[in-house]
Amino acid sequence: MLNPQRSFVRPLLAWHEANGRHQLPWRDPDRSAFEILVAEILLQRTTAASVAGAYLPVIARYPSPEAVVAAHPEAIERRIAPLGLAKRAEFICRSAERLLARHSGDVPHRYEDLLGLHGVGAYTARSVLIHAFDEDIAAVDTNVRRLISRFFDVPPDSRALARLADALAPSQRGSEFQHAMLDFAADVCTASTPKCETCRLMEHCQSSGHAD
DNA sequence: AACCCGGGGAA
DNA sequence: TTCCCAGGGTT
Repeated sequence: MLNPQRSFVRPLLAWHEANGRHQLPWRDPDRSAFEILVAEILLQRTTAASVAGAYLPVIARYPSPEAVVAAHPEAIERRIAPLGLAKRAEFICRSAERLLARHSGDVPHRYEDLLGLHGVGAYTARSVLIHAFDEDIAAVDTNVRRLISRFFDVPPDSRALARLADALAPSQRGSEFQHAMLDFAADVCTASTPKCETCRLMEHCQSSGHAD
């Protein structure tokens, strides 16, 4: 097969530049690491469109671990109630407490430290490293899993898929690449009835019937 | 490894 | 009504 940078990464980034969801509030480059962490927790199993409606009021009220700890947990739960999975309010509270107790109130840069936060698993930890700390790695969620599994014809749950995703992340553009995969999978390479007819990656997609 | 959480939008 | 969503915790 052709060089994945040429057949996959570059076309994907080009698509994203024109069609990406650049206006999503947690993608604002001025967001703090804590604000990004909160966004990633709220985005777990929850559509971006849904989170977009609740995010700004939440971080306006709770922009820091100090603000979260000072708040009533029920108040946070009320604000995120429309998103479902209400336990995430408690996750945010416990994570804020741990940031203050063990990390001077800062979001840690170490993967293992991030995993120590309640409600933060492999995906969320990687997302924080990518979007807050500019690491050129990938975070495999349901979208990325589906996209890479289809394009490269690799088993969805394989360990190889995660390593392949990391290897694809372009230097200095990890965050942009991650967003590109998420947006493309949400808009074109969808779970049901993907838009293969107009897909800009079709030429080399291993599931398209057009691939080499 | 299986199971649970959950509201909301789209098909 | 069913399917799906920037997963993770618990058992």
